[in-house]
Amino acid sequence: MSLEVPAHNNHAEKPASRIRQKNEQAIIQAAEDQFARHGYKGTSMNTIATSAGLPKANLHYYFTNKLGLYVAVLSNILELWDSAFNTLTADDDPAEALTRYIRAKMEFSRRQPQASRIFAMEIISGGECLTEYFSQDYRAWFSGRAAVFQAWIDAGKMDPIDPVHLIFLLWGSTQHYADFATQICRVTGRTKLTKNDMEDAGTNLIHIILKGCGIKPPF
Amino acid sequence: MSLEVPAHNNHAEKPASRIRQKNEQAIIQAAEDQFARHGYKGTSMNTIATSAGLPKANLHYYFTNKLGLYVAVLSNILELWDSAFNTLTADDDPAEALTRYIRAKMEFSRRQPQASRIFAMEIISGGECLTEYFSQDYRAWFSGRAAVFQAWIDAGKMDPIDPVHLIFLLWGSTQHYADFATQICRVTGRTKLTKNDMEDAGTNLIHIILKGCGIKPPF
DNA sequence: GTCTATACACAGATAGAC
DNA sequence: GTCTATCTGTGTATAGAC
Repeated sequence: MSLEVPAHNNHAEKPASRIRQKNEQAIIQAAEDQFARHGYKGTSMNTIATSAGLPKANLHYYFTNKLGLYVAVLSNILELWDSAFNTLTADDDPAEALTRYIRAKMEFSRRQPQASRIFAMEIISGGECLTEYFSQDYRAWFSGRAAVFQAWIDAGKMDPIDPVHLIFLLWGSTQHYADFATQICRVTGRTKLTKNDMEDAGTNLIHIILKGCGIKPPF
Repeated sequence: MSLEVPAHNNHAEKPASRIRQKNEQAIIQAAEDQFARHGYKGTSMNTIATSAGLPKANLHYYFTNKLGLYVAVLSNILELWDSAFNTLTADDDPAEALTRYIRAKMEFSRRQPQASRIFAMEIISGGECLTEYFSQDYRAWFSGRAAVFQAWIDAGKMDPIDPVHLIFLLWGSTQHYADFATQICRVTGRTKLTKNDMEDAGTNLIHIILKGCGIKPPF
C-alpha cells in the first residue's frame, strides 16, 4: 500500500544522518508546494531548489531524478490519506462513524489542501505514477471498506445505497473543498476558506449525506 | 460570461473562411485532448500539431501563442457548462428539476470528460486564466442560481440547506466521475466507465441528495 | 557532502521561401 | 495560406572542483 521511495544513496548500514534527514524533508516540503501549484511538468527542479534554499544539484544528490522526487512526495501524501478511512468498522454506529469521517476528511482538506491537489492532478492526468499503489492489495482494502457499509445496510441501519458509490460521494464532496478552493473563493467573494467556512461545509455534508442514506442522527 | 478568443488574424470584413474554420476546429479538438491528458505545461505545441495533422507553425498562424490556444479551448468548454444550470427556476418542482440537473451533469461527465478535466486542472493550479471568467457577472449569476434553491426552501419544498454548499455538492459529486475516472476504474477493476455505470452513479446521487435535502421524489 | 559550470535536449516562437 | 529552417530560452542532469 505504500510506494517505493528511491533514495539512491542509502548505504544500508547508516540510518540516514541528521543533515540528510533535514535536507530531504525540506526538499519534499518545497516540492509539495510547487507541484501543487504548477503540476509535475510545470515545476522545475530549479524552482524547488530555490524554494528549499539549496542549490539545484543537491536535489539530484538526494533524489535520483525529478520523477523520484515526485514519487517521494506522493508517497508522503498517501500515508496520510488511508489512516482516516481505516477507523470505520461494521460495529460502529453509522451516524457517529460517518460524522467523524466527514469531519476528518474536511479537516484534511483544510490543513493539507496541497496534498489533495497533487493527488487530484496526478489522477486526472492518468495516474501512471500510482500504478503500483492501486495494486491488488489496494483493491482488497477498498472492498473491505465497502463491506463496512454493506454490513450497516444488512443490519438495517441505512438505506440500500451502493457502498462503492457512497464512498465516491464522500471522497468527491470533501476533496472538492481542497481541490476547487479557488473557484469556491472567487464565486463566493472570499479570499480564503476559513476554519468556520469548512466547518459549515462539513455540517451541511453531514446533514445531507446521513439523511440521504436514511441514517438517523443521534442528536 | 465568456472569454475573449484572440484569433489575431480575423480581418474584420471576412467571416472566417471555410478552411480556417475547419483547421481551427481540428486544432482546438487536438489541443483539448492533449491538455486534458498532460496539462498545460505538459503539452507541447508540437504534439498538438502532430495530433491535428498540421505542421507546428500553423498553430501559431491561427492562434497567437500557446496561451491563446489554451484560452480558446477553455472558452469552448465553458459555454457548455453554464447552459445546463440555467434551466433551473424557482417555479420548478425541486424533485424533477434536481433529478434532471444531476442527470445532465452526469451525462456531461460521461461524454466530455476531457473538458471537465481541463477545467479541474486549471482551477487546481490557481485558475489564473479564468480570472476574467469569474467576474462580477459570474458572481451575480451564481447568486441567482443559489436564489432558486433559497426560494424552494422558503416555499417549504426542501430542508434549509445552505444553497451555496448544495451547489458545490452537486458540482463536486458529478464532476468526480469525470475527473477521477482513472481512480474509480482502478479501484473497482473496470477498464472504463460504461453508460450503465454512469446511470447507476446518477441514480445513487439522486437518491441521496434529494432525500438528504428533504425533497420527496414524485415517483 | 556541497556547489559551480556545463552538456544536451527540447520547448515556444518567428523569418522567410513557396 | 502553408511549411521548412532556425533563433533563443529553459529544462534536466551530470562532471568535477572544493
